[in-house]
Amino acid sequence: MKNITEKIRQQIKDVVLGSIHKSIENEELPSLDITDILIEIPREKGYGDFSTNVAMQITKVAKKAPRQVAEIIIRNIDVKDTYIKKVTCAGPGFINFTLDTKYLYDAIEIIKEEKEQYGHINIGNGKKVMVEFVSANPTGPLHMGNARGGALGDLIASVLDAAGYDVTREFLINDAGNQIVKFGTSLEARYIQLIKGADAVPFPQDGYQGEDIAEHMKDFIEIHGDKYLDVDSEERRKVFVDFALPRNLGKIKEGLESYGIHFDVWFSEQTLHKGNDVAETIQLLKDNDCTIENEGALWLKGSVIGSEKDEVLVRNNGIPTYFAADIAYHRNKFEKRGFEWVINLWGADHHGHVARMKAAMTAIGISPDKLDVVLFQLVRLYRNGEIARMSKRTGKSISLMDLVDEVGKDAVRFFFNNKTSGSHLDFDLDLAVKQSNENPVFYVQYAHARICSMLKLLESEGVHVPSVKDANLELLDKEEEFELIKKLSEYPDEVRISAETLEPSRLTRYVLEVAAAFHSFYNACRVRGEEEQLVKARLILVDCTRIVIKNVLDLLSISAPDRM
RNA sequence: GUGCCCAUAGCUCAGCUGGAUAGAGCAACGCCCUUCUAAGGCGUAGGCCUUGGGUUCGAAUCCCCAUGGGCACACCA
Repeated sequence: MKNITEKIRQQIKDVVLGSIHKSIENEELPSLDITDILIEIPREKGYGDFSTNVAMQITKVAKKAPRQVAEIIIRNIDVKDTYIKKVTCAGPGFINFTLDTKYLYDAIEIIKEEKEQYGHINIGNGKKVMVEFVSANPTGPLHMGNARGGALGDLIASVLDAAGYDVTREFLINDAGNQIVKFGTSLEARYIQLIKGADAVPFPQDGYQGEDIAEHMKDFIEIHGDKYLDVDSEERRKVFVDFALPRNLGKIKEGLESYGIHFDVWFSEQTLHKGNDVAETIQLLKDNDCTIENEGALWLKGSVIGSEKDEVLVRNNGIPTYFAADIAYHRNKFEKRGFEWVINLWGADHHGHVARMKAAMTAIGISPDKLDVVLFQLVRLYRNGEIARMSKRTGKSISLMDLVDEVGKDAVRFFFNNKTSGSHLDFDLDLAVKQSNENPVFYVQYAHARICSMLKLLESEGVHVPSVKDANLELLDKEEEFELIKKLSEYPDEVRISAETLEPSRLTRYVLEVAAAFHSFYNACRVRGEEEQLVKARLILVDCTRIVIKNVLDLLSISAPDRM
């Protein structure tokens, strides 16, 4: 649970704040109030290892030019007992810090010590958080939206877990409401058509056209025959749904498992209706004077949700809307199950629902700050430079399973997490299957395989990765070695930022950088055949690289092959 | 019509709560395998950060306007 970058940041903060206070005492700076400062890693190596812009930020209250402020801070700074070796003033007033390379050797020790735990931090303090994602419509197969939401949601959950939260992954089964009714009428129509011919009954206009509907009924007929032809419509639709829905769910579960996603909870929407959740929530809204009756329906007042329009909660046929159920669902998450933080992943087409949902939460007395909705843009697939809609294999619209079959789980998970959730994602099917340097997944996996085969070869010659205390890490002093260690040392910080921003796509980019730093190192520095002490030190570095790449890929649920 | 998101190299994208000369990868071009995996490395070239205003010591980043894309506005979920 050690984070060297965090430690250094703290050191810099302490010495800078100390210096500012001292400068105030000296009356070199006027009295001013400052508690936190920004520490960043400069892009340019020439600017040192870390830098702060604090001098420019307090320039106004200090009533001095930024460079002048910076010089005062530097003059009064005390870097005793820190990693800081050199402090300089540069540019418009940046204060740059150059560190003793000892911090890099300490970083290596931490990696070797924590191994597969390296990168786990504790900013969550065991806080109970639910990540609800995919929650696909169970009336059909998983589509591209589910695929992206799945990859993203699972990674967010993994990151939060690594950041010290108590994470629950949840899938909401939408097994209530209109889409189930439509599912039933669609199944019913196909059932009759299959037995009595395509013209026997018209297919419902808004029904599900997919062939899977007919396939369910073909299988059903094989087992039960035509005995449901004479059964009451409502009753047999229920039978059909009860037959087909579990089959779909089974396929969804299977598909998600092969995609590397495992849910802790499969939550049935029906239980909200069957239990008291929906009724209680509606009553609560009524009690809070948030509702109004009109045209035989019950509405949530627009004023409550900051809208000009009221929203229907209970239809004039007495059936609650999805919105009502969703409010109840969120009340259930927080109040009945005690989650302190909930993250929902929704396709961008649901963005209009976010403000409504948060406002509704306020209306039932739950702070909307406890809910985060991560919206992700939808996906377009490309093949041969054109938008691809159909699966090569099945000829039907491309499902998650088709995608995984065509390009493999690793590529899919990598590609979907390589871009920020807010950006539209064009998925290049040709690129994803290419086993070449054009394909970033293979670049990373290759680095890992290269390391493993290297370690294996040396091992076969009796050279093993030593423990840190048996090696002299200070022999690692080449530029490429420093760059690699620096990259490795940043990993806990990457996890922290990913967790704080709920934007973990930076991790795929990070692991690419690690791989690149390793490949550079590999070309510049040999291990095998070097002098014994140097071999030891470099072996440790190589092993640390292996650990970090493996840890990131594990988080991403992408395999880290030993050889390729 | 109202609202939300997006616009950065030829292509796909980064750019953290405003900061130093705007960064990667791919594609292009030129080098590097008698030595641990060349699925690799090193280098070159490539930019009016969509237009126009504003705030600031300082803007790709914040605000407004325009343009061009995507999406949402149901007694659907």
